[in-house]
Formats: sequence, C-alpha cells, structure tokens
Amino acid sequence: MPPVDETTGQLADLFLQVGRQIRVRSSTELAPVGLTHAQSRALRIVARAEGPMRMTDIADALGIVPRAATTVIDALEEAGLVTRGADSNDRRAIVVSMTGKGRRLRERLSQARLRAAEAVFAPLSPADQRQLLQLLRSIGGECAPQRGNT
Amino acid sequence: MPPVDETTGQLADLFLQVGRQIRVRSSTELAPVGLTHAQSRALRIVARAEGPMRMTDIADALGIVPRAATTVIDALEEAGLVTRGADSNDRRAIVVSMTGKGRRLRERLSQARLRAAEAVFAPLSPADQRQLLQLLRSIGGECAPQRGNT
DNA sequence: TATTGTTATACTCTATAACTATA
DNA sequence: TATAGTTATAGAGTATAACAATA
Repeated sequence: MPPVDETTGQLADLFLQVGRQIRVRSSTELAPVGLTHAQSRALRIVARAEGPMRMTDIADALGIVPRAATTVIDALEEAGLVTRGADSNDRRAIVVSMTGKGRRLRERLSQARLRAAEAVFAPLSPADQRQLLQLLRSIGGECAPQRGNT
Repeated sequence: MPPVDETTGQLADLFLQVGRQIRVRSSTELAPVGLTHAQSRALRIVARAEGPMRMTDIADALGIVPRAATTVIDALEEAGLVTRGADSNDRRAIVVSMTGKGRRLRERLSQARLRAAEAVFAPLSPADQRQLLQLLRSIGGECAPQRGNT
C-alpha cells in the first residue's frame, strides 16, 4: 500500500486538539457564570425552544444519550435555571422549562460563549470561520449515539 | 448590541459534536487493537520520532500536560508497545522507545485510525477535507496547556 | 411489548497540587 | 532555584445496563 493521503487521518487528531482548546477556554469564560460548556449548551437549547421541552428532545438536540441529558439538566435545575414539570399529554414524559433566573442569564451566557469561541477561532478570518462552519455542518448532524438503532 | 454574527459561537458547539463522533468511531475501530484514541495518538508520535523520546517532548507533541502524558504512556507500556528507559544525558529525564510489538502494531493501527476518520468525514469531498485540514491547522497548534507561561 | 426517564456504575481525557530526584 | 517525571486526586463529558412507570 503506498502512503495513502494522510488528510483524513490527520483531521481526527486536530479535532481532538482544537476540541480541548474549546473546553479550556469555555471553562475559563463560563466559570463566573457557574456553568460548564455542556451545561450552557443545554440551557441554550431549552431557551431557544418555544415552550417546555421533553428530555428526549433535549438529548437528541444535544446529540447525547438520555442518561447524559439527565445529568446536564440536573445541574441546571440545581442552579435554578430550569424546572422539570409533568407533560400533560404523556405521563411518562418530563418537560423542562426555563425559569426567570435562567432567562436572565442568557445574555451573560452568550457573551461568555462568544468570548471563548473568539479566543479559539481568532486565527481565522471571518470568511474562514464561515467556511469552517459550513464544512462542520455537513458532518455535525450525523451519528447521534444509539437511539433505537442496533 | 445588534444580534452579532453567530458564526463564531456556533463553531464551538459543532466542534464538541464532531469531536464526540470521532471519539465514538475511534473507540469502535480501535477496540480490537486494545487502544483508545489518545493512546494511539501517543504511539504514533513516539513511532514517528527518530529515536527514543523524552516524556516532556511527548507531552508537548500531544498538547497535554506532563501528568496526562504519564497516564497515556503507562497504558502503552503495560500493553508492551513502548518501554521507558534512562536518558544518558540527563538523569532526571526518561526516554520512551518503541518495542518490536509496538512497531508491528503500527500498520493495523493506522488502518483503524483511517477507517474511523473516514466514517466521520465521509460527508466531505477530499477537496473539502483538505480545506478543513488547512483551516484547523491555523488554530490547532496554539494554546498548549500551561508549560511555563502564565 | 415499546418508550420515557431514572438510579447505579464506569470509562476517557485531562487538569492541579504536592513530592522526589536531579540539574 | 528550576526542571523532569511521578503519586494522588478530581472533574467534565458521556456511555451501558437494569428498572419503574406508562403507553
């Protein structure tokens, strides 16, 4: 086998590297708010929903397993940013809603998020960033963890 | 503040998402080899070096803190893929070398690595992948964790 | 029988802090 | 005093498995 084009292989390594940077920067910026990156992501998802959101949908939106979503929402609920309530249509389900405190945090949160992302992606021009975003979108949605498949 | 361009902010989220995919796929492909993604990365780094490699240099190359490198190398050593030895120049230092077993594993490893990366990045054309790689390179090298700086 | 969310548990990756032995 | 690597500990993020309540 001739030395295959290494592009694909290298991508994975660089992703881990950049991903670590994001986590580091985010935790720095989010520390004053008291949230982790994953938690802030979840809060945004609930905030963007029009009404209360079911756990399953939150997990799907985050691309994680329901069990993992439980952990994240637990943290947000303990911080008083969301509340769990019953779903009137399906008594198995639980719906998550923003509290006033959660809503009031949104502005600070999105600023912190922006500062963290800017710190990491500053080396790229705005045009490059848009391009990168587009490339990532092509692959970002795929491969949610097991939800009903094998 | 008008609704700022969301590009930068979205990038961070997508990175986490894709990063998770990489970990999932890699662990699937690497399981038969018995290594995790981080471990296989470290093995590649040692393998690519011309001679034995010092722990500090390994940590730097991986972009992680020395303590984290210790953990990774421990796993590789337990698996018999590398060995630790003394550095003749500096008796504080420790050098890591490939074993025969480690060298023999390289081929299988790079194939597994390639399969994992291909699974994730398949939605992108080769040209897009090269472009993505170039964008990532601009940011990948920065911000190694604390090594002598602030 | 399938789905919703949970309790219980574990694993990967990485960090900080304190220590040992050199330099 | 500074550096190389370690032991000890912790935390973020996520997974699998087994179970309860409901559909």
